[in-house]
Amino acid sequence: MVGIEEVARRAGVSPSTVSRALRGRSGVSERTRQRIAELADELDYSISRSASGLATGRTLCIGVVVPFVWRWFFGQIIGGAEQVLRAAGYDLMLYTAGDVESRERFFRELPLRGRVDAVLVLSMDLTEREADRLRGLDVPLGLVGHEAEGFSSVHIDDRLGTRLAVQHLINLGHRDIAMIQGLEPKPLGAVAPVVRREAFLKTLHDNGVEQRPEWMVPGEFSIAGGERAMDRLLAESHQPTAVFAYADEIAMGALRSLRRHGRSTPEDMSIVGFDDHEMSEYVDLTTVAQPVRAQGATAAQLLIDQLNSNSRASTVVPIPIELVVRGSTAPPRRSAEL
Amino acid sequence: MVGIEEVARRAGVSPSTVSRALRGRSGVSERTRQRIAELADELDYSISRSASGLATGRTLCIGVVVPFVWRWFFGQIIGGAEQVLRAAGYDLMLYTAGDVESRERFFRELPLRGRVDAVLVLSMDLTEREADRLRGLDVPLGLVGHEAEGFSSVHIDDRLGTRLAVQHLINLGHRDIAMIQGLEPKPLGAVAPVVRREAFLKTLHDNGVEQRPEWMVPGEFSIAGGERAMDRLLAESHQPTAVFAYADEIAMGALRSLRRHGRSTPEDMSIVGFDDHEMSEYVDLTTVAQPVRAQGATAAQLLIDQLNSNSRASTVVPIPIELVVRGSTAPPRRSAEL
DNA sequence: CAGGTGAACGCAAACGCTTGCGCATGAGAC
DNA sequence: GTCTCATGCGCAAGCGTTTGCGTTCACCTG
Repeated sequence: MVGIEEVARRAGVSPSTVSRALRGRSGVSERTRQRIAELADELDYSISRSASGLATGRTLCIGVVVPFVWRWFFGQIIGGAEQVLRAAGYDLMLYTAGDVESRERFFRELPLRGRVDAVLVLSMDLTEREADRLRGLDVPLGLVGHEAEGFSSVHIDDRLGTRLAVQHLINLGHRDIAMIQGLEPKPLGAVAPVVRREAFLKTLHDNGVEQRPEWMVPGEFSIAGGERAMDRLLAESHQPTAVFAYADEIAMGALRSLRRHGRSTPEDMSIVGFDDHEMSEYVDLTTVAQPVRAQGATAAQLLIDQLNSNSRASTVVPIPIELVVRGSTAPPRRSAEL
Repeated sequence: MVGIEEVARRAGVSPSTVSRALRGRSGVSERTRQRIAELADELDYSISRSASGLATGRTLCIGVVVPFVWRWFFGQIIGGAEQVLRAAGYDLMLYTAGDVESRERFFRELPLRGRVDAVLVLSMDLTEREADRLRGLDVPLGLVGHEAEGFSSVHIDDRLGTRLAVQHLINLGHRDIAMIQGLEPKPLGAVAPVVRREAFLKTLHDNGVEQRPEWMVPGEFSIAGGERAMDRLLAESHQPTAVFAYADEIAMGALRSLRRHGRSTPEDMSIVGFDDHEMSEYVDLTTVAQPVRAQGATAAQLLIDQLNSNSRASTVVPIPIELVVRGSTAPPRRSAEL
């Protein structure tokens, strides 16, 4: 493993000069810089990040914290962030804190302390204590999904998205509308579930549509969860004509339950999802589309900007969303019968 | 940011002792070790990874290289690896090298050089040059998907999996069988596509089933790719009664194309996929199931073992797979007519 | 009680890079 | 020809840990 000293010796200069040359600092003639660059390349020299990090106090590494890697949503968002970070010369350190235990451990031990120049938190609802732990790291912080003091944040307008979806159903003539929420598992709950729930109820209310408590089913964040939730709805004596699902994956589970029960979509029941999952077009699901990759990329960019400008300022960027109408929604049968 | 020196001063000992105490080395009395541990905790001390890394030559960090983060398959496999690595005290540095350019750059610059204690490559077919670059890092190497000299590897028997799928179709009575391959995009191609292709042809041959070149359609690795591929098949004058798709995502695209063309599955055409994607049960797809998360976890474990035992030995673990028969396959209509 | 032994700890030299400061050297100003 | 000044570079002091080796001291053995 060739070090900076070796390069310096071969180039007939001091290590200082090699360092300056390679980092593009001033104080080196263009000629020697060239020579050193070529030599370094030839010797396959690569700087020791540990040593450099120790000397400069910067690791060129950014910590990304996600609840799961294996959900479509997070894969997308990590992908978006990765691309931007890499382009800016940063490496990406991945931390998952999905279940209660790992999450607690993460915030207790903060394994990224002293390892990263900034932290990007993806779609996790941070408790005040958790946010504080991160602020204590004294590095730029980014957040996707909602806002928090001291974090550069990127998020969509969940209220608006929900309104778009529900209003769409109401406009189609639906009056009996249920919602499958995405509240569980509990302690990982993001803010969005609450916001969407409230926006759902408010939209119904604003339109003078009656709401029934038994039509607000919990539902975990998964296909299976959506399926179970719809099962429960179908077990009710009085059933809705439309369902707003917290997320596309939940909606797909619901669709599946419907099919299993011999109900057809959208004739027997309309379904709207949220996210515009890769598969949603495939299953012909009406949904609220949000640019997931772009959010990861934007959040990463905000962090990079913060690192470059050394600004502490925390910015918020609103992200555009839109309703994508597909085949899973239609007027309720009754209205056709009128 | 409190350093080791501060802790030492407060504890009334030397930095050496603090270091030894915290790393669990011998030569410290249990009493002082306790005291130091408590003090460190109290002061919220956390070791500088850069400094420690510089002094020990170990980073406690493992590089994970994937072509994409946003594919279900890779999310799963990363998740599996992450859990094991974290448990062993390692952090995970994520590198994506999906397109030609980023891949080339990755292997040229090797940004992980000197940053990681080991490298785990997930489902990428490495060229000999690329494998050599990695070997040059002189750290334990792991590989998921196939085998390579110098790598601890974990993979399924692609030949067997393919045979299971195709034999299933043949047993059902199919004689006109097409394959949608997963060959593109080209330069990222894993070995698996080639192996499965060959196994497909061999199984047909072994069963005395005729193969038609026009029924070997390329198909990129995506839903859209599968859809286009099936479109192409349906444009043929003579059409197959069954299709083996390289992956479930491709199969789903195919299913979609069929539906769009008004063909029903499995009556008009049987489909078998590969992977057992999260959604496959939902779309009722017959497929070859492989334990994806487990492969990531196992590969990670192999690396950890290698790091701990300092053994250079490279191990191979065969992973169990099985055919999961669902509703997308049935005897061909003709055989019902006989 | 001398000598030996081992446990517990401190000293100081790495680890490989960065950077403030100082020293030449040559160009230009007067 | 002296003085000034910018340019290009080397010196050496860090950065925060780790660890081999040496020291101290209490305790045990004969």
